[in-house]
Amino acid sequence: MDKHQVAEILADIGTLLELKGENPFKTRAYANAARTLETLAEPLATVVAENRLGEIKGIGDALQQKITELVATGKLKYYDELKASIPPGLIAMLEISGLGPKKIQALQKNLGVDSVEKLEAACAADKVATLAGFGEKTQANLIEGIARRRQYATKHLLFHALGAAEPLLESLRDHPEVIRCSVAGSLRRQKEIIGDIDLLASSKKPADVIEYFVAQPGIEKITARGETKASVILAGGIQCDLRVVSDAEFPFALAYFTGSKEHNIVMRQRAIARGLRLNEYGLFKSKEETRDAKLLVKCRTEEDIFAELGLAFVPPELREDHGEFAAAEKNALPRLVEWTDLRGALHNHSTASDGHHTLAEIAAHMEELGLEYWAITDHSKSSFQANGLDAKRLRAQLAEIKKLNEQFAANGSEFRLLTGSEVDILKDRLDFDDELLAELDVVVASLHVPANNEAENTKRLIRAAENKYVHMLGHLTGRLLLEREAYPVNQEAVIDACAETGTWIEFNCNPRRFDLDWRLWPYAKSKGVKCVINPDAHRNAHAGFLRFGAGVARKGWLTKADVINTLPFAKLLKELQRKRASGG
DNA sequence: GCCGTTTTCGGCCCGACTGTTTTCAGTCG
Repeated sequence: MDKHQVAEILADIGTLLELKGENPFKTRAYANAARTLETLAEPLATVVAENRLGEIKGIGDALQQKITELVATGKLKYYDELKASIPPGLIAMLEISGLGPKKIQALQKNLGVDSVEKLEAACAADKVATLAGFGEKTQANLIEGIARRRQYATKHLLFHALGAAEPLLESLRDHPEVIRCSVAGSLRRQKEIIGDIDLLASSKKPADVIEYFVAQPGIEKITARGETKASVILAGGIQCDLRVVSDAEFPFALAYFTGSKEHNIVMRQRAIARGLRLNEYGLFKSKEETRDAKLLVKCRTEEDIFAELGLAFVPPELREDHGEFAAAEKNALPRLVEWTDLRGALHNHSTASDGHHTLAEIAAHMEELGLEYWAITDHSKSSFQANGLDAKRLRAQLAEIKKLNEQFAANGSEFRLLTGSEVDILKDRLDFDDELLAELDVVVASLHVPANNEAENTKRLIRAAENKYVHMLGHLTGRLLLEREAYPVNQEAVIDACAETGTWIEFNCNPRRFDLDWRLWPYAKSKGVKCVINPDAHRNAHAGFLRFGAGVARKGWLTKADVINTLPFAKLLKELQRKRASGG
């Protein structure tokens, strides 16, 4: 069993214990251990074999035993028994807003409700409202929560959430009583999947701002509304929370609501270690929890707060408790890549395969955006569903690109299209022979028809990396966020092969992909593998994905130097030659 | 279940809001 499978089981145990009403710190211990394993930089089997599990923070005797049992046997008696003791329907009930472990337990014990369906029936029969601790209002909310869970996903893609948040933020900026405002939460941290939108504003008249906010267009329902906080559901089902604080409190609230939860816990602990107290209202010279302004350590910005706690400013994208504290203590945080560092892209499509714009339209648009280069990498012939090109059509495209580039040169423009292919990785070979690949500026190799077998997929990808004409591997796992799971593949092994062969790995920044996952980039980087941030554009508007791509790439600790398409054109051409010249 | 410059036991981040209560438990972030 690998670390991802073990982590999934530990996280599952955490949820099951929560449903049992176990000590919340115990459930958290399991959740933390799961998260720690996910980000382990080496194979779990090695750590277990060398008896080094105990060296990992947050893994004590009990977890060591359980992890060892899982790695060795692929099973865990404790887990099986725990699972058998809890009706599976309870886990789904936890997803209903307003229902937590305590209420679920009460429902099960008193009404025998152990599934969403039974809960719905109990509500319809008016039984829930009669329970102690429940009432008419709770019952109505549960009915609505069940309906909403059915109608809407509770998770949203980054670009959908950002699209919904930006108009609201603009409106808040316009309000005369708003002093500062910002997005916070997972959106500010550029998570690829967003649960809800968190907005924060500072004002001398919070109630006015709340009133203004809940009257904004596009709000379908107000679910909570107080003096300083409101929650609404936006069209499309995204929940959006606004908090309003005083301007003195703003930097503290911004840090607090940006999270992550794990990052915040460490921040508070650092404050406590210094005899201070940190909460969303301030950093206080106090051993006790307080809001006493006389004890406040004044901070104008988040930078000030980090400085007070002995840390360099941690960019929001890194606030996941994935090593940012150790680096910030030593002032060794990397300067992260910015989307304006990107000078072009190396994986894109045209009408020749399944894109929506012609070469001329694409070139004109990308030049207009101020980009320096744009590779056309249409599908190869085996991707017939995407109208993949055969050798003859591809060679005709090369001639057309050459002509367009001559026109740019004649007009004094430095913009260039690059020729290329997103060549299919077939069962036993690539879709084009080396002779044709050698004629292309850029070769992206992608697995579009994976096997249902990890070893087989891993082998195919490694073989593609070993081809000296393949510059990079495209969308490494094939996942579609919220739609389709990754195909089975040993990503670390593929990364190792790319490191050995000098093959780059794409960070596909189509917002449904964000593949290779940001959690794996620090590993790839440690091996010296370079990243290419590619929009995989099928329309000109998809050039905008580069912005999301850089945002999520920052979560992977990537710097400008780690990303190939930050290079100016002349240097890029040199890099494109490097692997071929070295013989692969 | 984990952990230790106050600690091998007793903490573990904590405030806002809702709904049910009539002073607070549960949920959420």
